[in-house]
Amino acid sequence: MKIDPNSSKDLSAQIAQAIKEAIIAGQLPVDERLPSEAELSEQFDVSRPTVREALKRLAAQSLIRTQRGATGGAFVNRLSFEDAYAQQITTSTLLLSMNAVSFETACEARYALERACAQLSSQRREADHLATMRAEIHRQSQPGLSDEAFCASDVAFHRALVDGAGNPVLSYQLAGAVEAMQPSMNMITFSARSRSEIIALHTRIADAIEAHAPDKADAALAELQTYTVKLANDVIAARATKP
Amino acid sequence: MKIDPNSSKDLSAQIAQAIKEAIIAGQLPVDERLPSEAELSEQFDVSRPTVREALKRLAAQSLIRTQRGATGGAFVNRLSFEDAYAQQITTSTLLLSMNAVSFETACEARYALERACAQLSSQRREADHLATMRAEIHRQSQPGLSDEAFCASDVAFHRALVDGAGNPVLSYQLAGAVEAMQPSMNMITFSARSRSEIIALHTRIADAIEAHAPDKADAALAELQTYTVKLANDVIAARATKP
DNA sequence: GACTTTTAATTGTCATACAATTAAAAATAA
DNA sequence: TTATTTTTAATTGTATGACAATTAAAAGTC
Repeated sequence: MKIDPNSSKDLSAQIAQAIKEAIIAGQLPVDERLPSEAELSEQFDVSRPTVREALKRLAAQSLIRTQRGATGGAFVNRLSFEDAYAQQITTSTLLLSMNAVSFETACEARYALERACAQLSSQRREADHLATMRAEIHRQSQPGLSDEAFCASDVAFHRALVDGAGNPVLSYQLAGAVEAMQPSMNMITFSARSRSEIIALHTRIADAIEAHAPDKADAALAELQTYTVKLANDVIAARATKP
Repeated sequence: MKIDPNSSKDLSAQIAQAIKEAIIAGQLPVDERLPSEAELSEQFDVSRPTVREALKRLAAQSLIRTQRGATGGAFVNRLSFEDAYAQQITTSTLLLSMNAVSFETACEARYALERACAQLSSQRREADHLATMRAEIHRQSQPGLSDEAFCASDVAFHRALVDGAGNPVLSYQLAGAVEAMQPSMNMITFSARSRSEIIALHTRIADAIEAHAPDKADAALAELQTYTVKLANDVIAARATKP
């Protein structure tokens, strides 16, 4: 691992890049301890603060974890699905909010992915996924529920649907798409009328999944997508006329 | 924005978190300049190196960019789709390699997403996506092509298919799934026999997209998935018997 | 042998200094 | 005046050295 002191990039960025590549290439296996900060500064011929900046860059990406104390140090971190979810969610959230992605586009992506999952989910879903979906539907029909809680329950419902596919890679991919839309969804006020409509569709989806009927699940999801976009457009239209 | 000096977490992690939340909440708009490092260290009552470690954490996530000089500083970065791709790819790659995700699981996720895209792509595809797909098919049938180049062309083909859906959010999501599988795909040796089989399927896909026939595209993709998994299993079986 | 204390290694934080970069301001020349 | 050059000031990048906090192992003690 070498760095170029005359490069235009920061030394800490170069060092982080070098270590990152070593991790990706598998040269540094999971739980391997990196040399101490003092040793790294000697190896790369830079100061300790520079090394530390590099390590913090890696820590920010969950590539390493650090521990203090005698046997401490920086260790290659096993990237967990949980860590990956979190990163995926912030990245997707910022992507949507900073790039003027329309609600419709985000919604289309989300439901395209979700319909792909529903196929698998109707084959494989297990009792607990179905139970979660039913429980969330029940929660959604409680009268006093706030809009935020309704949205959160909505996310949980769709999460169970996706997890039912039994493919962690799909779950991870979709977590971003679903949760990144939360801010937009929270802007929608869900009237009693719209809630009952959504609950009806959720019930149809759960029924279809339970009956191992992918086509019915697909149709219900398509309707839900159309309905969600319509609700959002109504909100946008209402704001435009009376700001 | 406040931090807790008695928290178990590093000061730099807390500061990074606080700024990150402000960015996500939209309190710090794109291209806004953060206070200088000296000012931040006063505000948070920490030293400059600590502030710098926090800023490097944010830079590693493409949340800010820094500039030297008189009018320099740290600026809130507009997270581009390109930056997001890159993050998505490394995260997905590490997720697969570090968590013993089977080739089959990864492949299933990839094709589930890709088939979802193909639906949209067959409705919307424009001339240039189709042209790219045809060009890559042509490249793949060149005799002297190395396995790496064949794989790269394969990625380009699927990329065009996905981009044909005209939904940047989908393209971003899938970039990870497709490119993260590159390392696994590169382990497969593509015989002349398997290449021609793949090329035939690619041609069927391109034809279906051109003819606006989502069902045919879906069927061809399903076959391609089955065939890819079979190829991979053959490689694994061959390694097991003769290591 | 079990418990306590000491020690050494390591990361976390701080203070300070200087180098490198850059845009604006000031000075100079045409 | 205008164009060019020089100076200046602000800012990030890097280095050095020091000390605090943490932790496991080693040494000591009962």
